[in-house]
Amino acid sequence: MRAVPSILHIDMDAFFAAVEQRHKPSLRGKPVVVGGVGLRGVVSTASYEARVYGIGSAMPTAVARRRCPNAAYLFPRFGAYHEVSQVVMGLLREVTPLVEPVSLDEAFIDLAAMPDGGPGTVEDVRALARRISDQVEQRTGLTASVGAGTSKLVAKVASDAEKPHGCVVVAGGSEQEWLDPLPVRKLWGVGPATADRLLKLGATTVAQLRALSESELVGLLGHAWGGQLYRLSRGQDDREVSPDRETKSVSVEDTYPHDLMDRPAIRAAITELAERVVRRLKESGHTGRTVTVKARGHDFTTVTRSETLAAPTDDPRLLIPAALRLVDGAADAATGQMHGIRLLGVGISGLAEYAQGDLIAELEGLAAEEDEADGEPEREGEAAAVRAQPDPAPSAVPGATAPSAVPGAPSAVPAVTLYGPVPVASEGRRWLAGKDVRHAERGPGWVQGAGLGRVTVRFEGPDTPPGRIGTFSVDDPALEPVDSAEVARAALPARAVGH
DNA sequence: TCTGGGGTCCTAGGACCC
DNA sequence: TCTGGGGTCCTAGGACCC
Repeated sequence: MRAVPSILHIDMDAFFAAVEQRHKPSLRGKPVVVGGVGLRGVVSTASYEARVYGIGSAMPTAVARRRCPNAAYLFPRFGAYHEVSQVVMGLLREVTPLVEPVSLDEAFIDLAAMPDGGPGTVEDVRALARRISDQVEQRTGLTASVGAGTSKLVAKVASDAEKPHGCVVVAGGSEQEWLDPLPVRKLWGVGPATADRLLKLGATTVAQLRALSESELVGLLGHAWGGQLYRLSRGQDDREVSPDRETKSVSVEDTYPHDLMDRPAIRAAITELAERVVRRLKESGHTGRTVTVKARGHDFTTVTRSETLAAPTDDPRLLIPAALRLVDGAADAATGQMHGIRLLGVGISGLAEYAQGDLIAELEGLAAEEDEADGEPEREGEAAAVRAQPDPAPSAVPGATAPSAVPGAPSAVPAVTLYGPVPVASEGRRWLAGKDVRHAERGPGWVQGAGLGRVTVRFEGPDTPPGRIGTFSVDDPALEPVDSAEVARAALPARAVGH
């Protein structure tokens, strides 16, 4: 545990509303509410003038309008918020290289990572925190609240303590004393459900929470969270400020102003959402393996259904059908087969950096279809047959053979490119995926073969147990047969790749 | 009052493998 | 021959945050 409170949390005050007020002087000093303005909208941010009327985040806009009809109700302009956010984050990066943005309006920074080692005393920290706060105001015209502590938890709670425009520094050694009188709800991660459970054990303040034993908390809240809260209530928090956290999932969802009442409307909506999420996935430079569909019924019953593909992909021709396979079951479960759907969503997780693995996912996806079609049982150690489909353009795969590049192939004729070491069928059931596929990147086992007609590739991958050989075939009667021997020969040395 | 949209992390059970 | 335990993956749901 560090002695100097060198972790800072910077939190912009009523950020979205403040940006709007800066943008439009006529809104200054007036109640401003930013959020969904439609029938089913909720408040994202209320200006301090609006909070006086009891308006707060996550409140239905309809309620807010009743409480303060004269406020300005504005739809969020994320582009504008993003720009201001960049200015703030840039400023913080001038102070220290260790900046962890939490959201558009919030970040942790670690002063101990400053080139000169950072401030050595509480007073130095206080002076620097004030200077940062002043600079934010100068450069953006907006105010921020700053908290400083020896841990993320304390810094976060401190920034919230004197909002707006607060600056609270909690000296090393005084954390526990400072936290004790606070309601448990102030601790980061304690929401309504946890607070309720703690209340049953008689704990409403941090001091009372601290009187509980670790085993009591674990019994109440589960292993991870119980233990964590036991330590947090003592000001013990060794989480680092980490600048580049990986994205774990991408998702898109819509609440519809009027419930969707029939299957065609639901399927059309899910297709549109899936297209959007794939676009976002590609923009982020990722591929993903698991598709999740979310549905919420008229009575707010919310369910998810998910499916994991064999390998990460960003191909809409695999992802959209996956979403469509899931949506009927999800919608039925959310509505009890009656009434409408108020929300639909599509998410993709199991992300990987974009790699050529998506092509293999494509092949696997097609294999799954043929499985259903012919019902042919797979033999031990043998992969599913793969049927080429119209238009499987390999697109941006590095080194992929585009359909048009296959000599003599009509443009509508599919070409299939196999990369090696091609994932090996696991017990004949499915392709090894994800991490295994990454072994396929370049190297002596790299296989590329374009197949027209029936192409059967026998191969062994780096992880193939002795004696297990996968078989891969592409079958389309409309195509000319090609010699598969070359592909097969190229595939076999793949065995050496993994050593 | 009637509940957004984007995320993260955790739990628990079942399948499967060794 | 019968039974066991641990690890990993997948799915579904829930709590929480901004």
